[in-house]
Amino acid sequence: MTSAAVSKPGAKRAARTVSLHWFRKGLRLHDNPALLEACEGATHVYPVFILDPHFAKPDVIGVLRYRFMLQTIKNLDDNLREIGSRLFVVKGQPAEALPRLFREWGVTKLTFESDTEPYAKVRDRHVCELAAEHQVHVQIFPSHTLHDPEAYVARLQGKDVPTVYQSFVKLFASMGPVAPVAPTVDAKRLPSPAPEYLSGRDRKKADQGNGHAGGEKIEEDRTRSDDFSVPGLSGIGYPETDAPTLYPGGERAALARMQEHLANVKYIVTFEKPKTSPNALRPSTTVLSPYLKHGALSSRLFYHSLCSTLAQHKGPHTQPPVSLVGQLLWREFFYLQGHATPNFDKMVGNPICRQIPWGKDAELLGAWEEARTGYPFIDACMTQLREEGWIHHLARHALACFLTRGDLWQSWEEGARVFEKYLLDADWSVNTGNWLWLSASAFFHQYFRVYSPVAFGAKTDKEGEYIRKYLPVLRKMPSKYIYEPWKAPKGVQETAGCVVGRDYPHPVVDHATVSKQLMGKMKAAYDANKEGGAKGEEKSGEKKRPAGEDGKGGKTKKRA
DNA sequence: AGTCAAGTTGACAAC
DNA sequence: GGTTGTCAACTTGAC
Repeated sequence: MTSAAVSKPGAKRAARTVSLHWFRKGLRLHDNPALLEACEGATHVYPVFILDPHFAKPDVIGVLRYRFMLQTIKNLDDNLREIGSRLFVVKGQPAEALPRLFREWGVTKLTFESDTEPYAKVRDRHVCELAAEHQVHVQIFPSHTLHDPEAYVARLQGKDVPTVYQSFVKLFASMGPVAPVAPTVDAKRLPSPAPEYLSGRDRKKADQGNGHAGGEKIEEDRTRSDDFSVPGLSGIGYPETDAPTLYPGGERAALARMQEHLANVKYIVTFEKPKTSPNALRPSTTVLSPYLKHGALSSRLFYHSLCSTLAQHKGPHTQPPVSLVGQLLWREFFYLQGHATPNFDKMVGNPICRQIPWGKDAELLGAWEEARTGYPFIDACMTQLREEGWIHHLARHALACFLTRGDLWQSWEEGARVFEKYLLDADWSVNTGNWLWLSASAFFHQYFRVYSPVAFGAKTDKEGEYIRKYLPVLRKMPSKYIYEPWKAPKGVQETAGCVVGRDYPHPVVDHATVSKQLMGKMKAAYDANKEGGAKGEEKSGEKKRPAGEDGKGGKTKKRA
């Protein structure tokens, strides 16, 4: 690998391997089998991240979420530079950017981690075709989940993908051991890119790290290290923000956060999700989800680490679904569903989703999204979500139930879109699955169990400290009225400096009244779905299950 | 086929 | 304060 060879791409292609590793999720150096494969026998490896304009839209992906992602790839770049390489950040459509890079670098091998989301499936299929046209060999590894979703499907041998968690746990147990954690990519393993892409400092590291790119003399003026740098928010059309970074993005922060929790053995062995608090002032759960979503933390590393902590502990420990391993299995469960279910993120055409005639009221939806429903607990949860990018799982439950079947009768698709925008951990499969769940559209059916926007939060925060923190206007409201300020006598409201209707909204709906009404609507919708499901053909003799019995692109699927 | 227990985490009243 | 049963009401999976 001389610089001459680099300047004449393809000249001796057969004799050498130039790898392009495409980072999307899997933003890490540990447990990254696709990146290891890129290293295998390569003269150069080009680590690439593509900023796809499909995602870079502030009204689709909020600024905090995008900032977290940029921090994550910045840390990835830092970590790569530590070992004599770097990240190449490219703006554009992958289908345009990649062929250009193939030609420019004489790429012979493309590696990446498989992705089960719909947009990614289409994108990757197209990229594979383009790679073939460029004689680029493609290698894809499933390392985002504990097992490859396809492996579960194969294991099921045509049976439906389980829609019940406990059934999934059995399937998981039948899969055999989770693959071990792959060795972390280091300077010895990772061939550097062509030296002209490294700054003098990084080039020196590359020379020390391995022999692949060493010994070359490149003049400073040919250094191109600024061409592919990690941009700031403004560099991709986002506004800057001065919101504090509560959860810094990146593999380094991910591993530190995991280790911090693992060190607390008591916390690990006694963890019970339902007993954690949605309105604690400090998160009562691990907040590893943003890191797992981007793959800055490997789910397999977390899983194996948990298992070894539990094994070393001689006493009893909690179990799925409530334990920490149980949380990873929920993720796994929804990833499988998202992979196997057509139109998973839609009601229409989704075979596991009950068809429910949700209303369409921009006023109500806006009140919910903008934290002005008049229910302090709901508005506080939404405010924390918007300001910090993370809220507790049960806070998500309360918000989701309120928007859909509990109070506002708005579509879960709208709610899912809002969560996708604000959550640092916005994870398409998991988020969609939870909205299906909470709206009693799939997985969960006891629609008469409704979260009270007043009582639920009060169970774990009698004084309403959480509300006072996120809704300062209610800071001086007596605890007796903090969850229901409209019930406070006028004089109390005046004294507290928060007059309902002036300083804080009236409730948009009356929960007691409306939740009862909506239960009736849910019952009617359920009955209508039982009627034979597909509108039009009503063969009363056929299955009693609603439109489309299974979530798999299986055999006897009722069209969607 | 029919029955029954279970289902990640509801609210509320009664004890 | 913790547990239990009730509330109109659900579906799934196992047997």
